[in-house]
Amino acid sequence: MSDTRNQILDAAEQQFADRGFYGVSLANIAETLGVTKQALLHHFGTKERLYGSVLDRISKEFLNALHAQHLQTLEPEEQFRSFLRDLLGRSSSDASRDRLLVRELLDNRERAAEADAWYMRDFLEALTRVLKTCCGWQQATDAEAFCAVYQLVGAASYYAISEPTLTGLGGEKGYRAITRSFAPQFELLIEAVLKQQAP
Amino acid sequence: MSDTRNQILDAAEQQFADRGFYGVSLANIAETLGVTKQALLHHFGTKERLYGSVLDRISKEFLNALHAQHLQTLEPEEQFRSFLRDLLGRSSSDASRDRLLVRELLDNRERAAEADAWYMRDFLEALTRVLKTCCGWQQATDAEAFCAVYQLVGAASYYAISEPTLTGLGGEKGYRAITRSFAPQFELLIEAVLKQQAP
DNA sequence: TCGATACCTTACCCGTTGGTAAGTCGAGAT
DNA sequence: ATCTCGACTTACCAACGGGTAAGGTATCGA
Repeated sequence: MSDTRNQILDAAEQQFADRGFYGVSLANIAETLGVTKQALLHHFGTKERLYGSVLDRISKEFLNALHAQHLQTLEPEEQFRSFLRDLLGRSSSDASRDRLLVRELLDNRERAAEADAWYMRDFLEALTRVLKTCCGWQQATDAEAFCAVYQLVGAASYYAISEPTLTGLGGEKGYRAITRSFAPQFELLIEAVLKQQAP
Repeated sequence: MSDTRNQILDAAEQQFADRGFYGVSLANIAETLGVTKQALLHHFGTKERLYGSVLDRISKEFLNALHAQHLQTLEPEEQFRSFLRDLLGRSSSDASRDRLLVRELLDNRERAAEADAWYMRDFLEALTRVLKTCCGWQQATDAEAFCAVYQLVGAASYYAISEPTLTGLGGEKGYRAITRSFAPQFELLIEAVLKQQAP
């Protein structure tokens, strides 16, 4: 992987997360990198493909995180727990990825015709497979397990993208209050799913 | 309220929900109405103000729904329950409002500097006040109650905007599976909040 | 040394963008 | 009958959008 290529993806990811696909121009991204927009077009061909590459990279990073060495040695339950804990941690410290993810969720229904499949599919299905090897979930249908996974990942994302609004509405004090209450609540949600109480 | 004015707001709301602020052009909205874009500019001055007017109208509709006659006669607990149930019902049947709401949540951090306050503030605070009159919540801080309200409303929104993706990923069967499981789960969430188990 | 290839630039194109200026047109009031 | 005002329209604009064409330059294998 080229160095500039990754730098372009970094800048693009940040800006797409902040302003959405239509809110960002190629010239805008290029400017922050000190290159011309044709450098981007050289690497990615079109704006759509650049956007797709950003999503691809994120998808792969999610999959890599799930297949990370330190998780593979664990029991499925603990693997599931540990991964989602990490996920929430990453979302809290840097919400830009979640903003992009949710934007894509919104835009997907327009772009769905063009794209063959949703870019998060592989990751979500992999996590679903982990859940289905957990005790108490072997009998569940794929759809049930998928729903549970989707809702957990969604809860973390929604929490992450709410930070600026909650800070703006409740002040820092209000935001800290929700932060304190959300992490343990998320743990409860995970446990509820693992104990098959939720679906 | 003029008739065309409301028609413009209708079309704008739909399109902003579908493609976001930057994804929609004034000419685009005008075309669907069979007028020129200058008609929109005549009524609203700028694109930003048109967008703001759309949000204002939604905010007022939320407040009206909360202050509806049939809710006022109920006990606070049942009022809270009943309103959120209705909210989920409206979100399920027409998700466009929720898409706009979530988009605004994402864009808000950029627009926050310009807008004096978030457009959903009044509504969320009104609902928070209802919760605070419920048994078991009188002692809670404003922030705690607000967080609980925010998470409930957020859960309904996130569910609503997920429909196309879930249908795309799991097929109609998968989507129906989550639909069946979500409504009762949402009820449990409401009850958990009312019983002060959650925060 | 030569050619090819990857990487990037300058120059240019044209449709679209939000917005302005200046009218048109009909209804109501005086 | 005229004046006014709100609700539009046509005509226009400068800036910006993504994208193309063509050229320069460094690297590298033959």
